Amino acid sequence: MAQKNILQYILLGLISLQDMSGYDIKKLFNTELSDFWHANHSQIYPELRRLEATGLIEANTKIVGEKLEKHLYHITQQGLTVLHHWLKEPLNDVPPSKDEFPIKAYLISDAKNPILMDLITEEIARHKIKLIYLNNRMSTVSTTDTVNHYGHLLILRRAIHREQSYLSWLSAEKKSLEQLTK
Amino acid sequence: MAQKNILQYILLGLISLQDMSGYDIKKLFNTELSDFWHANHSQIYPELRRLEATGLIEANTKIVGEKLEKHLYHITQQGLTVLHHWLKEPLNDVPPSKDEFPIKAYLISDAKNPILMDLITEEIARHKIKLIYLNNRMSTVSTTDTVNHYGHLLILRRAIHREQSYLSWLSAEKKSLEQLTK
DNA sequence: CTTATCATGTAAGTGGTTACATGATTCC
DNA sequence: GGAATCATGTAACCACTTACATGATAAG
Repeated sequence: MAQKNILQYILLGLISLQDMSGYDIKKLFNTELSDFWHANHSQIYPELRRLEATGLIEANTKIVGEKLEKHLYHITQQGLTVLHHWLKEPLNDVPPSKDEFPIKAYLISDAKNPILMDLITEEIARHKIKLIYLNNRMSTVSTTDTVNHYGHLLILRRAIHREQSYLSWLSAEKKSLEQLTK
Repeated sequence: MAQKNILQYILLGLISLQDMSGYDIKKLFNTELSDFWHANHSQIYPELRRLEATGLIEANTKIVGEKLEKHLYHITQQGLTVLHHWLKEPLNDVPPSKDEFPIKAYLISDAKNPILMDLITEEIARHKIKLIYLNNRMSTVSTTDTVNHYGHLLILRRAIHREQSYLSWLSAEKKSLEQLTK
C-alpha cells in the first residue's frame, strides 16, 4: 500500500483550519510542520490545482502586478466530507523511516568496532540539537494564539518526549558500550 | 539532499556480514530488518546487478533446473572500501516519517472533537501490538547465534525502548484529554 | 538599486510500489 | 498433483526531489 496520495488530505486539512495559499502551506512545511510532514512547492501547487479541479477546494484568485496570480484557497462542503472521511479512517501502517542510524548500527555488528561508538556519539549530538530546537518551538508556540490549537501542542509534546527519552536511552547504551569495550 | 541511493550501501553491508542472494536480502527486509529499512525485490535485484557491474560485489552463479540462475554474492575489496567510507560518513538528516498519526492530530486541532480521542485510542492499540511483536523478536534473537551481533540487539533494544516510552506517554495524554473533555 | 522574501509554475529525473511474468523445489 | 516457498526478472506507474524559470513586493 504505502502511499495513496496522503498529501491531498493534508492540504485539505490545512486549508480547513484556515484559508491558505500554496505558499502559506509551503511555509508551514518549512516551519512548524517540518518534523511531521514535508512537501516541496513543486508538489504542492499542482496538487492544489487538482483539488480545485475536483471541487474539493475553491480559490479566490487575484492578479497582482502584470500577470502573477495569487490563489487563496478555501475548502468546500465536498472537501470537508472527504477530509472527515480520511480522518476517521484507520491509520495506515508506518513505513520504516529513512533514518540511517539503526541500519548502520545493524551493519556494524561488532561491538568493538570504534565506528559504532562514533555513531552513537554523533547520534547523541544530533538529537540534543533537535531537542533544543523543539523546546524553543514549544516556548514560542505556547505564547501565540496557537494555545487553542490542541493538536499542535500535542505533537510538539510528543516530539519532545520522544527526544528526551531517546537521549536518555542513548547515553545509557553509550555507557554500557564503554564498559564492554574497555 | 534526501536520498543518494542508500540502498546500495545497505546491500553492500548485508553482503559484507555474510554471502547472500537477492532473495536472502529480501527475506531480511521482511523479517528482522522490517522495522528499520525496507526494499522490494524489484528494487533489490537490479541494484545487485549494478553493484556487480561496478565491481563492488561478485556473484557465484549456478544454474538450477532448466534455466533459473541463482546468484550468491560476496563483497570485493573495493566494495569494502566503499562500505567503510559510507559507514564513517556523517548521518544524513532524517526526513519526517510517513506516520499519519501526528499530522492527523495536528489537523484535528479541537480537543473536544471525538475523532481525536479515537485517534489516540487507535494509536495505543497499534503500538501495543508492535511492542508485543518486538518483545517476541527479542526473545528469539537472544537465543540464536545472533547473540554476538551487537548492532542487531542494539536496534531491537532501541525499538522496544521507544515503544514502551511512547505508550506511557500516550496513556498519560489520553488521561489528560479525558479530564479536559468531560 | 539590490537583496530578501513573497509567490507560482513546469520539466527532468530518481526512488520506490505495484503488477506482470516465469520457473524450481519441497512438503503434504 | 497441488500449495507454499524458493528464486529471479521486468514494466508501468506514482511520489517526490532537484533544477529551471518567471515575476512582485518590501526593506535597507
